[in-house]
Amino acid sequence: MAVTRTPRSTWIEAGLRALAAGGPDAVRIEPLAQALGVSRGGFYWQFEDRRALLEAMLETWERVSVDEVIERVEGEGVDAKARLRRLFALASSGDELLRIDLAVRDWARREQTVAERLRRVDNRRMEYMRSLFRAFCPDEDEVEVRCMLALSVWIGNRFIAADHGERSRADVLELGMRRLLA
Amino acid sequence: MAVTRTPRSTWIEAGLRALAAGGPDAVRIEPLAQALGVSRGGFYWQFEDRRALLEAMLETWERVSVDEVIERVEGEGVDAKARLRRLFALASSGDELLRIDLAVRDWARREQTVAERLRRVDNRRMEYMRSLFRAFCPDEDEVEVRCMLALSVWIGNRFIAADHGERSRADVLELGMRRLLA
DNA sequence: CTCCGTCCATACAGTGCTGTATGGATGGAC
DNA sequence: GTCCATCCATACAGCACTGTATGGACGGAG
Repeated sequence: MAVTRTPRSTWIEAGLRALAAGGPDAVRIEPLAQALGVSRGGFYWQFEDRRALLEAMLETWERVSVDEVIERVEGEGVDAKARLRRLFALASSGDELLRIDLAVRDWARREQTVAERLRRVDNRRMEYMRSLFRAFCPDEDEVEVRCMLALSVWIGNRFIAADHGERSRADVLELGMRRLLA
Repeated sequence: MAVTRTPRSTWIEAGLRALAAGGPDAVRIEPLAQALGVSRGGFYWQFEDRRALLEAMLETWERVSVDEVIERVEGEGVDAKARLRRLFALASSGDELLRIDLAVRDWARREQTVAERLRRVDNRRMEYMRSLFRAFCPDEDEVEVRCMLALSVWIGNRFIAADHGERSRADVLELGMRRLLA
């Protein structure tokens, strides 16, 4: 057995970086290989074709994008509101993960298989948020609306380019969060 | 003067359709020409190159995406809340415009010039919404938060793939709207 | 040391697009 | 009818990438 200098994981990570930077169309084997300092010869040994890499990227994203976040949030404190604050803070901090997330969302608009995977991810996130909101929010309609608003603002924060006058974006988000946790 | 069989506007419209369907990378002259039943010869007469088309597309989008919507909303009723309802309804109905909007937002994440144009558009929309919310919402912080929430939900509605149990997405949006108009 | 499976480099044909160059068709001005 | 600007078709070279084929390098098994 020879040494694997460029295993699957390396290609997947490079692919996710390219996805975050330029969308699925920017995930091209030749530039990836050049960025990794190798040729495409090794790639086609590990992957069937370009589609296989995209599939593996989504697989990896689904795994780390939900489970690891929930694990980190569950570790902190016990109060539901504290966990929600921690969740929002974590969501705002992880820049690379968020950029991948946005790219996948846009991707899902034109690829059925991607849309189905995104649905699974969003449903798991929503279910977790519901469990947190239910701790202090008795009305189930209120829970659902707050979850939807929270997820929308998380996404909208990066997709919206508007200014807010004297206020900063962080100020507005803080006001919104207090409103959601009231 | 010969007759212009395929004027700039035709190329721009076809380009916007391609943008809505597959993002900026999907806006390619050769397929556009094929879809229009002509060759690329006429295109390079009317446009300098591919960049010029993309620029013209953004120009058109900016013009029709704000002014025409505001005009249509201003035509209906006089009450601020009624106008907001009309605005939300209009935003949910126009499918093609929304798809272009989402594509532009994703595009803006990786192109500086697109980001600046999007900022102008979002600021004009926000300013209009502020004027409507101020009519029944005295606190300026509340106005700002509601504007941000409204815009976020408008975008999130299409980017979020989650289900809502027994409720439909429309139910949740209705609940959210009532919350914003309270 | 030898052999062999693993991993990668190189070369190749094929594809789909870009932008340019050139010629032809069309219809109004005169 | 003639001329000419406008608009489009065709042909061309060039580029970047894909997927495959082939050979070589490397390291563990025997």
